[in-house]
Amino acid sequence: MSCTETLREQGYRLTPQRLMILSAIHGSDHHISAEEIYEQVHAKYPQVNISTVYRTLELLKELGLVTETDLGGGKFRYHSVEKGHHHHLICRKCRRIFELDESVLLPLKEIILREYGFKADLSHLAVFGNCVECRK
Amino acid sequence: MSCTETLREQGYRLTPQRLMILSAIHGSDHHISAEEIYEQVHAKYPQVNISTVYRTLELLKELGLVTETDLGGGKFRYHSVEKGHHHHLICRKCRRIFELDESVLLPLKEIILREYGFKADLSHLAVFGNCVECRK
DNA sequence: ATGCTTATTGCAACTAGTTGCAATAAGCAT
DNA sequence: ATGCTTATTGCAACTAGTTGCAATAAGCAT
Repeated sequence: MSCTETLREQGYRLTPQRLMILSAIHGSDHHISAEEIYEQVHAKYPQVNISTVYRTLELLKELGLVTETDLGGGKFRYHSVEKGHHHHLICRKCRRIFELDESVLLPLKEIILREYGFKADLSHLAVFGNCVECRK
Repeated sequence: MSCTETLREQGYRLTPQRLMILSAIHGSDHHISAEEIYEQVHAKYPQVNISTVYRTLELLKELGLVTETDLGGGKFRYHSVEKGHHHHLICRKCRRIFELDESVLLPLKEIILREYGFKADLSHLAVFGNCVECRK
């Protein structure tokens, strides 16, 4: 099911703002920031406000269509869930980012569910620490 | 080794501001916010600026003396590392917070170290999701 | 105890993100 | 196609946190 279908199905309105924000996120091949989304949308439709971008991102997060990740650098980055789950290891020293395989987290998710009855949402985890190089 | 000893050993100066911020963190039995620390310090020493609080917190984080956690609610909360490691499961619906045992995360840490050579800093993890009650 | 170096501070101006509210427009019923 | 309801938007004012820079003071050498 596409994002627009999910929105409509849940009773949310398909405004041009929302459609443009969605297409900015889907069109981006990297993790896009709210500011970058705003610039793209604003270029086509100048009166759109940044608060609409933030509100839409919050809605998309709630519906599980988009993930928000703190990759460092002072702003959150957003990513379409459709494009697949992945996680990040972020080195505090050199700031480099490594991808972490999904499979590594599945056992943890299961333990938390079994022992706490808690359905953990680890859809886009960012783990800070020190990488091989910087530990030498 | 105490926090003040660590600071001095690393060549940082022991200013009254830093000592008061440390004592506010140590004196707190819960996870204290920057604003709460500021209020306590400001009460005794009114010209202290909030930016000094943030800068000191950043330093203490870097030295591994204090952990910063996003427990929801729009502000970070701070906690002395000395008081022991623990983690949180935060329900997105009811906002309740459950403590997660350290042991659950150790296998994950080991896998990340073995497979990626990455020393993950999972000293104070916050995992969002849905709790038993809210999943019914 | 005094002077000197330089880390640290307070200040002011900034950035990312949030919120209340009146105006607008999506999308349903007719 | 038109009107109506109410979710959504834009705006302005806000909050949490950050940054550059000149003034200050910690703590070392004398």
